[in-house]
Amino acid sequence: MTSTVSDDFSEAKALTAVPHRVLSDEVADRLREAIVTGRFKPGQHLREAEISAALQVSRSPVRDAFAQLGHEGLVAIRSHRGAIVVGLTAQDVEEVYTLRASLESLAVRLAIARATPEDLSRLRELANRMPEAAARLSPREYAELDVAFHDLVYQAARHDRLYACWTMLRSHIFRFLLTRNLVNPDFSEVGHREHGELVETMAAHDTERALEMIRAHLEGAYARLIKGYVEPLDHRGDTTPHSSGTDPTTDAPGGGD
Amino acid sequence: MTSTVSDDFSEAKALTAVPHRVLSDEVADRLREAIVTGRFKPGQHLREAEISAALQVSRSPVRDAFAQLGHEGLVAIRSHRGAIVVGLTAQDVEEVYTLRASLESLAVRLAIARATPEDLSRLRELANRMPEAAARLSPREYAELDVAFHDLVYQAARHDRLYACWTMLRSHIFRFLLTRNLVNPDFSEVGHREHGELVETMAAHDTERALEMIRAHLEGAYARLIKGYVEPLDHRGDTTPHSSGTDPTTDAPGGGD
DNA sequence: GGATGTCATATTGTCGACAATCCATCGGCC
DNA sequence: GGCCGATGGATTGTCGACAATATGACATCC
Repeated sequence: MTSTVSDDFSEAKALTAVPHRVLSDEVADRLREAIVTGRFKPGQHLREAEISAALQVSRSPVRDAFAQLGHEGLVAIRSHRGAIVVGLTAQDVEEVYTLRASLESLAVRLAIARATPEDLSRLRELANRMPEAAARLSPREYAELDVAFHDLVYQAARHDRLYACWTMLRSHIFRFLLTRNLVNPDFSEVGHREHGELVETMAAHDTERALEMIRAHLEGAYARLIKGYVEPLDHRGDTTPHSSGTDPTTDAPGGGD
Repeated sequence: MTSTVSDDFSEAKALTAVPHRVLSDEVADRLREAIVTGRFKPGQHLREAEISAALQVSRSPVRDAFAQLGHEGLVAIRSHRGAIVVGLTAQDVEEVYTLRASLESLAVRLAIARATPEDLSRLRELANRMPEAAARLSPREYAELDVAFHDLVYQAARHDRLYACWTMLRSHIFRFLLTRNLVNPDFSEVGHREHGELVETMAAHDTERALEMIRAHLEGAYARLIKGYVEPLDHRGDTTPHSSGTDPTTDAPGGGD
């Protein structure tokens, strides 16, 4: 049954499964990197043939990669019209952060109940490495540590569907952080201090306080993000076609009913 | 926002975009139908060649359909090992409902602020049609109306990413409702009454009360679901590989939240 | 001059074949 | 007899070619 594996490998529990990477995953990584770093600009049309020629692979993995990115919300896929890099409008930022506030509250609540000592020590380690990254003035590393910390909180919640929702937000958060840190690299902020405090509050099983902390943390991050935020690209207002029009099936994943 | 388009087509706003359906959408519909109605059992391995032969299409649209269903959480896709119909374990039900409670609270809050009169009237219509379906003793129609009502609440929230999260839950909810209604068709419940009351509370902009109502509504639905719930298939519990990793000593989520 | 119908082009959707990978079975070895 | 490595069959991942569709330009008509 299910317990047969865990019985025999109880001491190997710390091991994490090696991800089976296929070509489409690799392609998705390259594309994601190009989008979050801004090499692919919002509104840009990604052509399957172009990408497949540049990466020297067939169109199939490129197509699958587009589906993954569409799923993460980095590109909008419309039937017979391909993938378009989505924008960074103020509404997008607001959507991401309002949703994130809801999701991460649940994540913190669950993580307090379910996090293992290993989870907590890894969270502490990530929180401790942020000041180093700040000292090195590395916006990239700083953003990666920030996202990795929150990712671990979601993982500690042991809730696969919640984690899947977070996956749809994570790339956006990373893009926001990277964009902001590159434009205005203010590393002297309180972000990483709040991380450390949050871990200890979670470790102390103080749910009420932890929820208030994560709420304040995200609100602060949101405020820092929109402060002095200029639309990176507003000369074409149709970059977010789903904003005004009643078009609930932008990427048409559900389709149903 | 982007009101440029709506200026010229103000009278055409009532029109809804025609969905561009391709083969993979059709295939996904057939497969989804087979899964939610139980014709495809949990744990069953869906082979691309088999499906493509049965539906007389190529493997490509079947493959895309698998990706869609995997995205919705109806099947688990593992690299080089194909798609497996996911289970209906008690933990799955708990995951869906804890996440749903978070998402739908946000949806109701936003919908109160953003719902148009047309949204509200459509919600009223759906709520009113549920007693008719109950009178007809149609479990299928009853479940469809239930899901359609909540779907409209999410649409009224005007939050694309929130709606995308709901998409990952919707098929599960429908499957739960259908399974339960077919096994125990208790139509004399309070579900549809609560729908009507929720609409009016939302129309009155009473956010606090509406949030409490949706919380109670979902909690009641969850309780009705797990009451007398028998695991339809628990001889292979490895359908959720992430779950059994830790001890289930503290599987109660936030306690009495 | 503006709107409408037609057509060419570019791009995506679908197909069948080949290659890579996984799983089960079998055989050899200690 | 049980454990380990090799082999075969089945299944998915990738590829290149063809078909279907949306888009934009052009010509035509009012």
